[in-house]
Amino acid sequence: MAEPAGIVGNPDDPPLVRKLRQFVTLTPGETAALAALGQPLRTARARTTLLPQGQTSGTAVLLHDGWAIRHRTLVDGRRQIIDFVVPGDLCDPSSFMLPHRDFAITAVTSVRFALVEPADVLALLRDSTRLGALLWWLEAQEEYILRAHLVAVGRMNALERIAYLIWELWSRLSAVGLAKDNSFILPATQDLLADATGLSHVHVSRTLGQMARDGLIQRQDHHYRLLDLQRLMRLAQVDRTARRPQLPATVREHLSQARR
Amino acid sequence: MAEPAGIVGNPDDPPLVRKLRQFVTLTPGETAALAALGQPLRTARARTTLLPQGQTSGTAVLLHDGWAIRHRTLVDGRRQIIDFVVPGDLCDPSSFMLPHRDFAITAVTSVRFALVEPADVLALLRDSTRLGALLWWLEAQEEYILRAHLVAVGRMNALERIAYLIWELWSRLSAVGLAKDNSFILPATQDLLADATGLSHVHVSRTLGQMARDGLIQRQDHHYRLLDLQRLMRLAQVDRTARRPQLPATVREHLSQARR
DNA sequence: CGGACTGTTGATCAAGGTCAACCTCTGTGG
DNA sequence: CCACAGAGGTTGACCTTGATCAACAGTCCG
Repeated sequence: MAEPAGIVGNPDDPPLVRKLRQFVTLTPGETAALAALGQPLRTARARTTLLPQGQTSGTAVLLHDGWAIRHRTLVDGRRQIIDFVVPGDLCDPSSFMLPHRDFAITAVTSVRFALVEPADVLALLRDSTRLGALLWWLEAQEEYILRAHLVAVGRMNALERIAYLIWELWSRLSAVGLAKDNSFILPATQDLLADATGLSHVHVSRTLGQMARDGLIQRQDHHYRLLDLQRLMRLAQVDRTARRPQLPATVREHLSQARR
Repeated sequence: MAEPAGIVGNPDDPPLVRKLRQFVTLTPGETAALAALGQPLRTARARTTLLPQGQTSGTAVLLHDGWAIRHRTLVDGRRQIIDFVVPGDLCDPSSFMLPHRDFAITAVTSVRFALVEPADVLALLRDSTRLGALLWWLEAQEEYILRAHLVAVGRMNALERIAYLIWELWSRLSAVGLAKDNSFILPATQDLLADATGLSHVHVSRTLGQMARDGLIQRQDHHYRLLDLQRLMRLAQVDRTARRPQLPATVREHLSQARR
């Protein structure tokens, strides 16, 4: 089967299943349980808020299609984007572990998604420690991205932050087969990039222009192409500690021993 | 028993057990399993690196006593503190879910701690979905703190960031009984506060001075007292979505049904 | 006594924010 | 078919926040 690197399995499977299958063989029961999480499928238009901030309920969102953001808005309107949500992201499995949601989830493009209730995930945990470990692993990846984001926003300048953001998104999309040939579609306004990086939209515009003039990237509309991946990664200080997700051997062993 | 609010149980129990007992009743078996995680107890002097950055192993740290930081250092020496680690923190249970550690753990004071091996935690997960859910909940809290930290660093000014940091630390220490009467000991140099907030140590000094002059806080050496908690929380934009940790009812129910 | 470490304060500087003008593109209603 | 409005983006002018550099003071410790 000729598939994009790392992508295995039936394209009719929901993106979460396809994502996990890259790393582990799922039993039919597990596949069914995961697929059931994604029902019923809902749709929303761009800019719709899927889940508001400050709500007490613990519903999570499983994104099938499109882009969304997790963000927090301060009382005076300043906004920080926590991260971007792309297809296959369960966003976030642990949210119902806390009494209040401290952020909102908003669609960037039109999206297809499912609402996941706490009981569904808790039942999954109770019935399969294997799936529990996998969900935990997804959670660990999310936290990993969050840490890198914090480092970028806290200690990097505008050029480095934007280089990092572009690399991160390219890298995440590559991992699910949504980036071809060093280029990808980033359906976010510069306003959104600003809120993600902690900059102003004006400065994002200037910096992107600079990057294009320097031959780092090329862009038209929302299509970005990475012209010099090495330099981009050096700018973003991406090293061997920041790579495509990978299931550690110890966890792989554990999964093969666990009851299914 | 007259105990500080929220603190229950035998002071001889390891701090992780005491922390969890605030929220759930542990069986003797669970207590023993958790206590076993904390063995053997090691000690390290201030400024010692407990676990370096970039290592491939997945060992985690369970802190019993003292303060530590999780931080990432860039190639040119710029450093971002991810968060502070206080007694009872399992830091972090998910680290062995990723192939490389992207941050270092360094003692701030002299510390007592245990190294936790992946196999130990994975065995815990396999044997008790209850403990698995609790560990996941701790993880969710960690991520919650991380998100708030990102918002502060990305979208708040120096005064607000430092107000937030002080509130966060006070609030976490209160939750484990280490802050009495609106005051606490913060054994961090201003250099560390700078690396946590993404500021320079000079500006941290100025801002802390300002806060003291404004009657927000009082400090001598590393002893901080919050003089106007309301104003501090307003500055830090701490609202009902940012409160003392709490186990949601759905999770509590789940735990009571799960096999022990 | 001298040096290292921490914190404070002043002087100067620069990265990036703010404000504003303007341009293009797209959709809309007369 | 055109006028207009609104969103997104770019660029210039100016300003503010906080960084940098430097001097100095207090404390601890060999």
